Amino acid sequence: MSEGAMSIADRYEPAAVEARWYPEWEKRGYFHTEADRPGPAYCIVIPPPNVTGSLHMGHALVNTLQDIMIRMKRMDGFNTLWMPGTDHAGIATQYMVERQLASEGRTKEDLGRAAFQARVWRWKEQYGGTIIRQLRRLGASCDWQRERFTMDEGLSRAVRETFVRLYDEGLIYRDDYIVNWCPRCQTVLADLEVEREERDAEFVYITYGPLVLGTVRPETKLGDTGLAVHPGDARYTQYVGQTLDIPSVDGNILVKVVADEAVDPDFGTGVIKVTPGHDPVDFEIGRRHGLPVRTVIGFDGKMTAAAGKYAGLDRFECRKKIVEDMQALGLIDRIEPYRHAVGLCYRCKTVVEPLVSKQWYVQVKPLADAADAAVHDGRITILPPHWAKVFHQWMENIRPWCISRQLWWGHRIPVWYCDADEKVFVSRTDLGACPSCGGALRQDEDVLDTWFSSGLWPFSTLGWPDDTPELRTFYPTAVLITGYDILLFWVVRMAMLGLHLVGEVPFRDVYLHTLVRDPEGQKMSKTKGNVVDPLDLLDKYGTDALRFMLASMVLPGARDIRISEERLEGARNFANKLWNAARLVLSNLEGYDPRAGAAAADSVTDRWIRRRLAITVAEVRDALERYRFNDAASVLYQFVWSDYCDWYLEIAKRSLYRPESPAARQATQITLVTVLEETLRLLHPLMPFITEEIWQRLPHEGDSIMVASYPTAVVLPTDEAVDRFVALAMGAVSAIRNIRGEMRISPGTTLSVTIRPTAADAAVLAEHRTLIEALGRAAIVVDPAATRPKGSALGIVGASELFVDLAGVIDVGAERQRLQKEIKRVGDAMGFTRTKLGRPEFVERAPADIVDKEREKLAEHEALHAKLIASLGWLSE
RNA sequence: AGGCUCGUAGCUCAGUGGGAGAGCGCCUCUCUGACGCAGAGGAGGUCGGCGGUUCGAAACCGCCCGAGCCUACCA
Repeated sequence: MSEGAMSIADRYEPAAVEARWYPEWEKRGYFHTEADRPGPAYCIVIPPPNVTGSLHMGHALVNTLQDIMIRMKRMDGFNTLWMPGTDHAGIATQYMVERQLASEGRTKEDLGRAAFQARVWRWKEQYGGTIIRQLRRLGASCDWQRERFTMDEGLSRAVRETFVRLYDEGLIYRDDYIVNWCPRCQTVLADLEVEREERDAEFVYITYGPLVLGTVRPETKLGDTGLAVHPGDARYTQYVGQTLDIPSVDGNILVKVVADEAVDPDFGTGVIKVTPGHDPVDFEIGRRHGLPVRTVIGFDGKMTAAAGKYAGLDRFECRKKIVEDMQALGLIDRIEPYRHAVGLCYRCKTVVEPLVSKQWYVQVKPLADAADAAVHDGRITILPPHWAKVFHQWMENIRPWCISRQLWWGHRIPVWYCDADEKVFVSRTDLGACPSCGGALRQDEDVLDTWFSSGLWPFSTLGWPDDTPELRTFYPTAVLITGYDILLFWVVRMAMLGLHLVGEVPFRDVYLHTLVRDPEGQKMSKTKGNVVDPLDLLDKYGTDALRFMLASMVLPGARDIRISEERLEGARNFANKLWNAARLVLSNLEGYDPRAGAAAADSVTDRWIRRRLAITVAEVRDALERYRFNDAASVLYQFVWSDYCDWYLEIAKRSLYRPESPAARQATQITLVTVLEETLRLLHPLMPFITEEIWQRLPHEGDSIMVASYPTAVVLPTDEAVDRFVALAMGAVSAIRNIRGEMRISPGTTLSVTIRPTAADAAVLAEHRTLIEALGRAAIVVDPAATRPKGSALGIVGASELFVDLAGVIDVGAERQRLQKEIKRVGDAMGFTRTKLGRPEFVERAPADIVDKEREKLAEHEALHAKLIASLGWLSE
């Protein structure tokens, strides 16, 4: 196996490795599972990306995290299912296809509903698979055989079932209510779909007969059906209940003055105009006081016939015009600059128009209460915990959910109207004729909010409403991993609907990751031009590097992560480091024999690296269980780079190149291979490709690292020999290197070193003399009776002293400086500890073990300090 | 308006009750038979400010300053 090893490239080349292994894994069926496979179930449903989407950094992150958990659990013997799929994304997709049509000079109306839908489906077949292909490049081990789409047959059935059930329970109803209307998208928007943005505006004070009031929307004056003041406002009590006949832009109008708590007497003049047709607050006031609704702005954003001479004008042009007209008529008292928040459509950023229209709603309050309770009592755990507060707040103040949308792409509302007998039918199946009169039926024109179907995702993808083996096995799912930005859109809906419809929470844990930003902390957006395409990064640095970088940056916290190519370079370098470590191992396997090696006793260095690995395994497992991806990554990084490469490989080279005996060489080979092999398994969930590639080249058991076992944490009994080795042998190497560095001596120079050990340290230092010589590049004499040679630098190892002979080379000034610095450092620490121990309250009240530790520390410092002072004196002679 | 989060080395960030850490950058030395995408050494911090709790605070509490996010019907 060594012949091949020599031909391995000295840099890790990800492209070929990734192209080879992913199809192989998929072909062998490693991603797929069945409900009846052995092992406890572990299921994650993917947050379904929009079919319109292509992979961005957010996807790269969320899917890397899911894949890490899935791969870890799969290796750990769980029956693991990662359910993939895409979302039809109503508005987004329709918008996309409409734009395509526009480029052909056509509108969706030209095509008609059926042809337009067919066109969208065609678009979906053509482009909808993009993101799914890209997820494969990420290494995502989804069960692609089970891929779903929110508008496929099964999920459509789940949607209808849900609608009918909720309707039958009286939780779905239709209402004339004021809604957020997007004049561009021609659809209603849920409150959550309206974005707020601060904008400068004019605050126009208008004279209403004897009263003056301020408004930012003078054009809605035409829809005024009343004026309102606060009930306790003494200035205006005389007008309450009166109907005023006042001059306006189009002759006189009649407005009733009402008293309502919603009015803030301290804002403006304390009087407001009530426009129930175009303002949510006014709508409520109007309902309370029986004021009529007058719609003066239409669904197209233009003034309606009810606006009289302004009919047909755009609402913003009308605003200008009406102010001019009022000014001419002397109806404007004054105009002040004003800054306030306007509502924008989350899709197209058009200013939303509040309008009264008939829409379908879900009364979600009872469902919200149940979901709220599930989080309170721990059936659902939200991480990081502070998001639970946001969740509760939302649930406590939840309002009816408007679910109808005036789109053509989506789940059409399963409601049919009979015009003959004015009956309404809600049905699981399509209805042809009126069940009561046999007359013609027409189906509701609207479709459902996209989130209505994605809210069913965790169970609809498992076969609900049927009682399938998948549903029984994999529901509730283990964890939902998603960004905090869709907590309220998506997570709350799944929690509510899952509990209500299936009777059990949809997921045990919700892990909300932070968002990905550019290196300056800016949100990535196409308009800013700061979008980083993960595919470019995958090409440039490799999938494993990107995954490792993302994992190392994400932790359950509040801070968004900033990706940068420098961080990515670090991850790529790490992959390369691992690659080269493997090259070293692979090229030194002549004579490798696991049985012969097993007979040989482990050396202390072998025991040391195994202990370090055992600790690393425990830490990585713990970190992943707690979704501390950054901890897992940094622990692995540290182990591979510092422990395995910097120390162990350097130590192992001695017995590889100049072995004391063939058995010692074989024992080292065994450790090299087995530790590396286990490390690869531990690292595999984070870096699937490189670990598989190396693992296949190493001596191993099994077909693939993907289906090998995940390393198990073991607690090893204490090993004093290892502890002494670390403190003395490794300590001596560090001390020599430290002096070399400080004295600026070339690494090529072999140093002459005398070690004067204490009685306790003598044997260990003598035992590891050659190792210290090799790693410290020194010729060493261990002599308990040694005297410090003239012109030498002093190093401290444990309680022993180490003299580096620098006669002729030494820079006495530099050495003296170094010593003085060291003395100061130790002295400061000593002083601090002494002061602490000198305070009676510390000794009396601190825990005994802490006090003991402080005493030991002080003793050590004092001894060291004395030694250093003596040494300085010697140097000055 | 309410709520949440953050302020630690030049930069990006870990650390949440017992003497400040990582990566990158910087400085010095090395071309050593896995790797220069490398090796060895080093410099650099009154942990935003002020109070409090504690034997002990970067960490816990309060206030202030600064940055950001979410939710909200102040026209």
